[in-house]
Amino acid sequence: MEQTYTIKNQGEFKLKDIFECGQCFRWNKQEDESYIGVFENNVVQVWQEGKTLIFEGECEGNFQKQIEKYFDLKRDYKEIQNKLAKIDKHLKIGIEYGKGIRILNQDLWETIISFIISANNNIPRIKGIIERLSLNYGTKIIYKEKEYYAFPTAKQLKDVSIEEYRKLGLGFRDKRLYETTKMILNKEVDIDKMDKLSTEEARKELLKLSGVGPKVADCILLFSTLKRFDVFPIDVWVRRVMNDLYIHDEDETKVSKNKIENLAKEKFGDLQGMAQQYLFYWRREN
DNA sequence: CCACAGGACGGCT
DNA sequence: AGCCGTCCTGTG
Repeated sequence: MEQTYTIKNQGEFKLKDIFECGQCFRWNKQEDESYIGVFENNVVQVWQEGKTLIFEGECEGNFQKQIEKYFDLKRDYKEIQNKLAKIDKHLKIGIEYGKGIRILNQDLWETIISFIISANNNIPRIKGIIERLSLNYGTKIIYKEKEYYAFPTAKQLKDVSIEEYRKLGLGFRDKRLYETTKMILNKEVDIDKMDKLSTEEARKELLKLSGVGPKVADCILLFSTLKRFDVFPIDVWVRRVMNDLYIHDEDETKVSKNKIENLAKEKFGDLQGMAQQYLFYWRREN
């Protein structure tokens, strides 16, 4: 069912910041500057006209509720930004640059698989792989006469072989995807109960999955519906920006993960995940 | 053709 | 515990 939802006076919301800060892989910019993406079983097109935000999409159920949840609209980002901006000038600059960011509430299963694919990989290729996985195994959705595909469920991937993944361009991640799907289906790791766990416990569970290391686990905790801000995913860009701003080692690759983790915890506390996003996004784009 | 970019993992100290 | 080679593909 095609539905629309409009929000007026959303001055801080910026589509580019949301969709291009590295948290999601299924949103594509259109020629008219709108973005079209797929989440859950919805296809959504979103654009801005001044301070008005317009969401339009193919959606079963309550469209407004789903948009509010996915785009994290109920959270007071201004308050978070004010707290972080007080910490130092670097954060202040990062926040000024990426003030339109919202951290999406993405489906946990989809986030797990997406970030396993992200390992040792770049964004265009990750997007291509996820697109092909959805096209081959996901459920078709029609929006404005065009075909889109939902991210495949664990059940839909149940009988897919390692060889088939390899053909879709997964590379050495083929086996990891195969094994993790099995572990989730047989509840060796129960992702339905994960939101009840503490951040440390949930992280420990995620690390049991094949292809999930510390960085991928933290991305899942931050970018999925688990929505934990007390994590600090460290990739090469975060290492770079933390060294440039705070550590000043001549060789950033030699700075230990532990040192960065401790520094993040000490400086940013329970909001370290948000701080990571602003610093990461600012450093990547500048 | 080669160099490089991007995390997990397993084998080695 | 930390270090390092390997895994695969796209880009310059």
